[in-house]
Amino acid sequence: MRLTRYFLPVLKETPAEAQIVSHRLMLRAGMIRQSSAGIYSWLPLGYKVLRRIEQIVHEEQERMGAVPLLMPTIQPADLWRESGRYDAYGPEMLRIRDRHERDMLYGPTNEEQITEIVRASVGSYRDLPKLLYHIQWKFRDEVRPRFGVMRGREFLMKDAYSFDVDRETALQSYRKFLVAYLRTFERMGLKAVPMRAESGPIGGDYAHEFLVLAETGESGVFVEKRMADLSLGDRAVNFDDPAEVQAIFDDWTSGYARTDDTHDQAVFEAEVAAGERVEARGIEVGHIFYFGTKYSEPMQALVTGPDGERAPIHSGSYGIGVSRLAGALIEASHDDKGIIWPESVTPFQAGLVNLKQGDAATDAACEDIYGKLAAAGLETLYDDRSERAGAKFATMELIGLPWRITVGPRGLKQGVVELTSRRSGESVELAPEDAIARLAEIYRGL
RNA sequence: CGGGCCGUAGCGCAGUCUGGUAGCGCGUCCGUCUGGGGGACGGAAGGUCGUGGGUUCGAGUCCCGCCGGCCCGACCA
Repeated sequence: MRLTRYFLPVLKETPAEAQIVSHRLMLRAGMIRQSSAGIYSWLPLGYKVLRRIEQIVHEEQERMGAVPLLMPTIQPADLWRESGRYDAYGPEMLRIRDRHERDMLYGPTNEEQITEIVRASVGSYRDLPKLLYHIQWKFRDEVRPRFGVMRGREFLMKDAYSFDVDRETALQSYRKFLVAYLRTFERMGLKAVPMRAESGPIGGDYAHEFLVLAETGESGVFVEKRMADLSLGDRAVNFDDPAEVQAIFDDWTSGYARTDDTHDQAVFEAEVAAGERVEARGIEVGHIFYFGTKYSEPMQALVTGPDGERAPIHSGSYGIGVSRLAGALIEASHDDKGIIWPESVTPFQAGLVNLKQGDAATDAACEDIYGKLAAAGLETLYDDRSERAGAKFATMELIGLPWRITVGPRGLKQGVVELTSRRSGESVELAPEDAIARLAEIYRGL
């Protein structure tokens, strides 16, 4: 993409309303603009990041065996009356009336909707298990939206739902999701720790939250050091092998890891040695629940078992805050110049800086490199503006592309361009072909 | 929902206490010079001062209502 054709309204100064770093940087880098409190437009750069995050979530959900579908944002109130939540949910639910005076609502979540779909078409235990998910906009009319997309009223969420015959198989599904989440967050370059959680208003008796450790996190977290250091790495997981999933699950839930909701200082001190106790802040990016028959019972989602008896389905729900992740990634990876995207979610794989726009040789070299990067499958943001070097560097650093190729007349005379890492700031001088090859290597497999 | 703060040019702000021709920086536009870290000079555009009412000869400034936004706390992906 040529910057002169793109839409990248960057800000030199920080808008007054933005308090935390991710919000400031998302505004300054031209990723988002506020529409009203807690509601944002995603500008091209932000939208690109959102889609990359979504893509990783999709891939990992499908890898674990969950099946994508898409449910509506607007739901009928009657569905929620069946579960009893229409009255229970309170003013956080945005209630709407259509022209026929029917009560509708903008979905804050989709348990009722998916339960309705499943009960209508599933009748036998042979039809189970089923793991279904979608990525859809939600609306929760928070009393106090804040921190940009980290805590918006409208937000994009991946929510998955599991349907099993009994508690034991439902917990197998639950463990699969926990393991899939580990993979998902690691792929984004995030360290997200599963922590025992309260189940909250969605209900249920088994729940974990995934917290990204960051100073600006909204929750206090208390973890055993080794839990925060665990990593799946390149380990392939066979999700169809319950024993393997169980083993990983056990590893990751073996130590003390809780948020301030469930933290118990006495237990923490009894179970964890003094030097191993980590007290930090965290951003909640995922939440998984097993809630049994909480919805299937009142909504009569039943299956006939091998014994011929009809019994309610056992379920869980599994959320990932997709739009929140865009903010969380920035909280976890930035410096005083701007964002530093991990390669896996960067909006462009490379930035190309032309130091002397209008100089025939430099322009030609940039065009050539730009074309070859595209041919190598790398999406590049080419800064072809007639700006001075400083301005171009500042923009690239602000928007956080992990790799930059700098092309100027001085280097070209020596037959080299500069390849710079955003993260380390280090540059190497290489022949253009070598720089392209180096980048292709870095992105191989991502 | 309790407590606090703020709405003045695209962005950041001053002016409000003490009423009297609406300003500064950045950005934007035009021109010239420049060209490896947000460059220099010259010129220009851009404002119903959130909104409605009131007081006054006169309101950005004082009074009242409303709308919007931000922060702290209690709640949530």
